[in-house]
Amino acid sequence: MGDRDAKNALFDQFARVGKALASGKRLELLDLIAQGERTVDALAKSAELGLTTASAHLQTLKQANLVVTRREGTKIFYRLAGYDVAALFAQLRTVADDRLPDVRTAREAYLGDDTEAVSREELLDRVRSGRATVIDVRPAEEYAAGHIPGAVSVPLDELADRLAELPADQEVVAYCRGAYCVLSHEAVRLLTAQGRTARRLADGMLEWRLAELPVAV
Amino acid sequence: MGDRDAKNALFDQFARVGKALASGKRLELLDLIAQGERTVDALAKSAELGLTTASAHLQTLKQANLVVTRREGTKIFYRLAGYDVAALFAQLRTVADDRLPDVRTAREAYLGDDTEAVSREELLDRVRSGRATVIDVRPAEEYAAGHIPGAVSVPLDELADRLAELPADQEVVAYCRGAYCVLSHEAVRLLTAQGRTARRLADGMLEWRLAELPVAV
DNA sequence: ACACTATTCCAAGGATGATTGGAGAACCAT
DNA sequence: ATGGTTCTCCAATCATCCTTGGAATAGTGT
Repeated sequence: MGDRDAKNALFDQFARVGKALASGKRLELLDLIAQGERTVDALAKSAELGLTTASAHLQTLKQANLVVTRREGTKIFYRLAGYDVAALFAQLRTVADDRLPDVRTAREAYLGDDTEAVSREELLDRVRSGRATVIDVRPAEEYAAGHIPGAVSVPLDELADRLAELPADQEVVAYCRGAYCVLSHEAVRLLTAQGRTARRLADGMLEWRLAELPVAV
Repeated sequence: MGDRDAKNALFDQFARVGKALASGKRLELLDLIAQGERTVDALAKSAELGLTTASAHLQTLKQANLVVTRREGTKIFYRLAGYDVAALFAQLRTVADDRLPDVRTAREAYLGDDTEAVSREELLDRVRSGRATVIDVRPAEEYAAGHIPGAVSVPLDELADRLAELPADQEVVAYCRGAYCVLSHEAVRLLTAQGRTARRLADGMLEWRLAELPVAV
């Protein structure tokens, strides 16, 4: 007890979680899984990975007990093991963003910096007073797995065709997965190009849940 | 913008932080660095690593901007880049402990489970009412870098020789680096073997700082 | 300038991880 | 049972990481 081998063993155990978080592909899978449970096939397609590659990464996450699986017929659904995992993931991204200048560069290259953001408080205030329409631009199944109360599902794919559903005289607030999800940025670009007043929630569903705000299903 | 390469680049940037946390040795170094700045040589000795190995791991942490360096003569001191890093580190350990049964096993093998813990609140209560003597059993330089107000420095090495300094009729509360530091456990064992009433703080200085409790220097 | 200390850089070995295709396992439908 | 679907396991290749000794660098003291 108290010896070097035991100490190494303990820290190597901690490192299992670190190793699980040590690949961009796995972090992307985790980001998707945090939105609700998904099958291997769906995850592989969303992350643009080969099926076996995705499966291998998911096994790594599973062996670190960051995700759990559920079988339904031939399909296997992966979901987060708990919200502590989402919190850890969010904190990792925050630390990376605060500490690594390259993250900011990569973020702006991916998301752009041409869209205006609103805070969670502003969104709540606007939706309460009926001054804004809140749209959830994630795929429909992610909306179904939980969304901001009062938000209407308009997946980004369908947004151009469904403009008529949105009141033209009201501001639109779009949101998606989280602070690093591109969907809300593209939605705002599309809407403003159509002459609408549109902004995006600064973060997204991940941070909403972590803030323990109400979630509708 | 919004394309696959940019997305991969962004998540690979996040993964840089994950990679830095993907080695037990590096986590042990981080644990030491979180106690206050240390030289490469001191860190290598504490973690029982070769000098070049320790230097290489420290470079990895530095390139992830989790630690920063300061030169003083020929010596180079490493310290945490910020408390967000300590928070991330603590959360990683918490998730590992909550999710991985092997962590609990490894923890008990390393620390034992034969010593009684007190919470931070109990410690504060006891030290305020003068019902307990609080001792910091970390090495003297870590005490010097910041400690719990009212605690007296009694490094574990010196504890056996300095028993006389501790009032025999009062409970002793020992603390050290954090929830996974063995020093306070060994201190409590030594004290109880000498017939003293001794307990340990459930976690340690790392969590104390994260809770933003007052720190004396 | 020279010796000395503390640390990093470099190169090379072995170990571990990522990716892929193909085989195998679990389950469903007929 | 048979065939179809979904996913995991296995094996092989390639890339990356860990570790170590020896050389190089930066600074100090004489």
